[in-house]
Amino acid sequence: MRQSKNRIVELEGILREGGVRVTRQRAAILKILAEAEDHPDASELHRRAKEIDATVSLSTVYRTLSALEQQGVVQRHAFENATARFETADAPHHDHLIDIETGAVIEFRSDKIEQLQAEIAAELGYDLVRHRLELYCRKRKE
Amino acid sequence: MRQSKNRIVELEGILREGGVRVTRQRAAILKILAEAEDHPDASELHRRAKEIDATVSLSTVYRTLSALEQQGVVQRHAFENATARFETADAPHHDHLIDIETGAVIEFRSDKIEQLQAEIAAELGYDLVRHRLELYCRKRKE
DNA sequence: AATGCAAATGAGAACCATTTGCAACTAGCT
DNA sequence: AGCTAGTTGCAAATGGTTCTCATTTGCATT
Ligand SMILES: [Mn+2]
Ligand SMILES: [Mn+2]
Ligand SMILES: [Zn+2]
Ligand SMILES: [Zn+2]
Repeated sequence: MRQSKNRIVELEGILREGGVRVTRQRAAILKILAEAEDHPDASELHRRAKEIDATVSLSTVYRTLSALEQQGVVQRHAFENATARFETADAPHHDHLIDIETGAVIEFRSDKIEQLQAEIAAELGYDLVRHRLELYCRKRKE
Repeated sequence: MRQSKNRIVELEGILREGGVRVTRQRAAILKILAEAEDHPDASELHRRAKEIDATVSLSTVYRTLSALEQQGVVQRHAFENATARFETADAPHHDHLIDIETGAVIEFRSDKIEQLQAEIAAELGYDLVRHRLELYCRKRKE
């Protein structure tokens, strides 16, 4: 996928601009993140990154994820009693539906809900900075 | 407050029916929970419960909270990077706005949002079982 | 190409909220 | 009062994540 390759180069640029060095390990982690279509946790990212560069340690995965999160390149999710999961922050904002039977994570977006949230915050005298919306569901029967 | 007293007796009844013994320690924790107007965490509940019964241990606070949660009497919240917070589940459903500067927790309810969530789940082929909606906000300036 | 140095790394220890094992206790029933 | 399964306090374990530190490495500069 040359799309993904460009994206990786772009991400590396963002890091360099932020004064963050692009090491072998970070390159591996970035590639894995850019290619991921799911919401892997740290140890799954570690497992995948090791296939590219066997020296990547779990510590570095965590450290890199934190760095990327601060750069705004990666987003961290803490779903109900589960380890933290990550995804690149390039897609437009969306929220998540979690299948409580399979653990599958489905993305969705509702402009109406987004707007309502801002309105509610405003009514209470607040500015909405960020929010967390997760739907825990069961697949409809029949 | 005799209201609160009745509520406590009621809660104890629910427990007994569920085959859960109402011990000295649990009575203390229940009373604290029933009186709480905020969203305390386990160690804060422990601190308060000890004023009623100094023998209450933190383990028992945790064990009791888990039991109460399973009985549906207590609700657990895991707000952004913070310890778990608890509240009795007697009030009608509501969601929370968290002041990211002070940590204050404000309750709100929007029937529109509640309905939209169910609709979104349905569109995706799911039944909404429960959800989590948290607004992280900053007090409006001026 | 060699140098210098701050940033980054791997390994393992530390952290810390929460859970658990166990021996001593006790609520609730006869 | 006595029985017994549920409950307790304590201490130790757990497990995801962060931190420490000696060593390595990226990269700007000669
Ligand atoms: Mn997503
Ligand atoms: Mn509440
Ligand atoms: Zn959203
Ligand atoms: Zn709600």
